Amino acid sequence: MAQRKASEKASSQTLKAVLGIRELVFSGEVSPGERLSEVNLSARLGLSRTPIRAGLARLEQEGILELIPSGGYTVRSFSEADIVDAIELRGVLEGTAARLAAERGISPSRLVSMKAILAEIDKVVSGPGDAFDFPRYAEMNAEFHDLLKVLSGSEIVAREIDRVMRLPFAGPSAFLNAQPDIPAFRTSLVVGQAQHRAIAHAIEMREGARAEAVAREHSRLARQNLDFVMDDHKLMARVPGLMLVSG
Amino acid sequence: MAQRKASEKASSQTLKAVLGIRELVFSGEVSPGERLSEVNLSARLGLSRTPIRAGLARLEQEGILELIPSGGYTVRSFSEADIVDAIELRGVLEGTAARLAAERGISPSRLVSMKAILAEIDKVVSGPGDAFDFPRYAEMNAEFHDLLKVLSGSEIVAREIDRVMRLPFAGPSAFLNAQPDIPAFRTSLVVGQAQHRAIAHAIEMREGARAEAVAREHSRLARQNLDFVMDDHKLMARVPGLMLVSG
DNA sequence: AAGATACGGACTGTATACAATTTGTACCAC
DNA sequence: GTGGTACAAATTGTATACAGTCCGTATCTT
Repeated sequence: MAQRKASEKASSQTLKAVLGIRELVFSGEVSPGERLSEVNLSARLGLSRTPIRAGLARLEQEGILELIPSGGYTVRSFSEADIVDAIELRGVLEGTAARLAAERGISPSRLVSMKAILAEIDKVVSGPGDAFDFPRYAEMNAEFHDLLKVLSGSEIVAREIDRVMRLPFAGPSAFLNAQPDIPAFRTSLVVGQAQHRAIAHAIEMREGARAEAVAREHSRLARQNLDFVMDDHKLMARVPGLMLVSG
Repeated sequence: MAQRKASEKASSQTLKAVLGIRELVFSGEVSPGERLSEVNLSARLGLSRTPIRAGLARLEQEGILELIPSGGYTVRSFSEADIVDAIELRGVLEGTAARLAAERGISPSRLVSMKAILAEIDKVVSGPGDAFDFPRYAEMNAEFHDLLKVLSGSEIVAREIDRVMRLPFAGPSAFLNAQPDIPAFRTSLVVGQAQHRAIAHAIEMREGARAEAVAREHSRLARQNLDFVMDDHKLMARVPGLMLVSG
């Protein structure tokens, strides 16, 4: 997967630090509120303090760490309200991307790309019910949302979308792995794909308001899934980063 | 002015580096596209390389620097389209803040604060025309927008608003110092204040859609001012950070 | 003369040493 | 027993030294 963001440092050690600390945080090996000692991380990740420090500073900017006034960092703890807000924000920003794409128009080749992605998702969604290819769906879904971001035509908007999506529980595919065998969830994928098509059609027809409204509503599927998952602690563990949620 | 953001490092040297480099960039002492050498900055700001490095990394995250694949940073050059998008984005985010405030409700004490600020702005706007207190207007205008951000009730939304506002030309008071003696500009302040009141009223009445729409439209004043200023190079120089605009 | 290659300088990335501040603990006074 | 103070350990902030990489230049070869 072309997961690596362009803004990631190419530098090997610093990159290892960022990835390593992220992993420690999202896997739950370090708890929310816990203080992260540089020497400790240094030992655990096999790096010197310098790249660790760079990584910490960066992850603080990303919003998953909090800096202590007296120095050092702690793991930020997210409330359920924070996740709701992050999803809401993603909806707003993707809505803006869709509206801008519609208002300013997109190139024919990109329209073709978009339709190709939609066709691929259709194949997965309308396939045989018992052999549902979840990874494939997640992949194509991510690609649709990636393309939508690009279609905005705005570097600045795209960058903010990237930022919000870096919070793992805010992404469009955050809850995909949580509930593969629940019928209601399967249905929501069909609804989601219908919304994808509506967004695409609105962009093609230059209907900015519709594109924005549908894209925003589309994000509510994630919130719906969130509500569902939060009722079942066993499901929560399957959503990456959802263990950061506390008070 | 309570300008210092909470997320600013308290550390003295690193803070000096961030502020110093920002100043170099926005004052135009270093040109867009120019490579920033760590040793050079080190000498110019009288700091060692370590805090310089931390500052550079941070300013890259903020979006005013770009990192070179082979290493090092350059000053990012913004197009006029970028500024338009940044203003648009601020409108979208402040619109969201206003809508959330309306939908979720705000405390009576904050409602009082908001009305107090509006009254202060009224005093300035409806004062004697020849002795217009621009700094005071800028101060209270900033306070209104700051409060709006807080009223969203969402840490996550507030943080993103802060981010966008850190681009100096995207802020609500960016163009205030550019054109103090132009009649049309004076008028726009009256219109802006009317929009402030409409936003406040919509929030009080729990009219989310109206609050969002007006707040979004409110940002268009900045775009209007941008168009005006861009026609006059002498005015451009008076807007902080607007010299970063090139291709 | 033109191109390629090797060398040199400059710069960034990383590690480590040092200094200053903070935090935890133990002991003492009341 | 409680509060405070002083000391010690640990941790962060900063500086500097070292290593590796990239870029430009000059020389050599064809």
